[in-house]
Amino acid sequence: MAHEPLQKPTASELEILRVLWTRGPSTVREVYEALSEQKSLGYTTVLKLLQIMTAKGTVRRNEDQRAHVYEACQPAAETKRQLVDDVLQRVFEGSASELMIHALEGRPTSKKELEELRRLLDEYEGRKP
Amino acid sequence: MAHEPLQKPTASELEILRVLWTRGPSTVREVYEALSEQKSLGYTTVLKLLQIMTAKGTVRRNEDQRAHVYEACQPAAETKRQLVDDVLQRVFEGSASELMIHALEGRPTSKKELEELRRLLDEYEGRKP
DNA sequence: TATTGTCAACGAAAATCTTCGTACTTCCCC
DNA sequence: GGGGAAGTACGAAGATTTTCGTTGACAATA
Repeated sequence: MAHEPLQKPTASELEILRVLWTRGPSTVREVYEALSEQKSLGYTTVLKLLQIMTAKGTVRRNEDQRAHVYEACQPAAETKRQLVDDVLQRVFEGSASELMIHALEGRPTSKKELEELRRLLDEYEGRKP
Repeated sequence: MAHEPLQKPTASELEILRVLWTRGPSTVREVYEALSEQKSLGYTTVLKLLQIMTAKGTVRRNEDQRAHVYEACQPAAETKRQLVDDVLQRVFEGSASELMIHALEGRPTSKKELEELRRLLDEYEGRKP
């Protein structure tokens, strides 16, 4: 019943994952309240989503308490990597620089951000010479 | 009836757009044959998709010939920018370097690719000092 | 112990996306 | 001018995703 080849989270699932990533293990109500600040949606909607995600193996839950506590199965970085890889393949044929071009064009990038990007390249290049 | 705030193309729509981007204006059959090389699907499936995309304003068609000729309304770069911006916001809270980190981690990046990335940064920085 | 509030489970409606069968039209050529 | 090949239009089935309403369990408390 375990799912090794995890599938890409849907848009709604991602919203929930982001809450779990920032809050850490959370109850339905906690996730619900975090999401409520951004958009209007029902409590049972969040509950159902978390139940579905549990079935898919995206999250796991601790049922010790009456209010179950959910947490992501994969570390955030892993899921993010998976998501970016998906667009990389589907939109840019695997070319990181193509992706980069369009990411930078998208909206004004601060000098600080550019420096950070440069630092990243240095770091990455240093790691795999 | 015109749609200014164009919506994000779906997965299937993107596959079709990619064919139109590389081939230029094409008939249903041409798109169908290009896609057939990657996956199995029916001719009318492609036709229907293109009809839907026409209704959405994603593509336009020339009906002069019996076999209508379709082409993307937006330039490829614009749609790509839109797609990458979408993940940038939904996954990385707008941080280009966060996106970059995970793009590089995804799969081995060649030295050539890294150089290209660095060149991009130089170019971009030079353009907006 | 009756009342009120919180919770999980379930099912199902609604919306969206994907896929194709069927029907009708047009064109070609034998 | 009849038959087949190639086209579009239409509708609809299936799959997936999103959203809740309702129900019944449990718990705190008045």
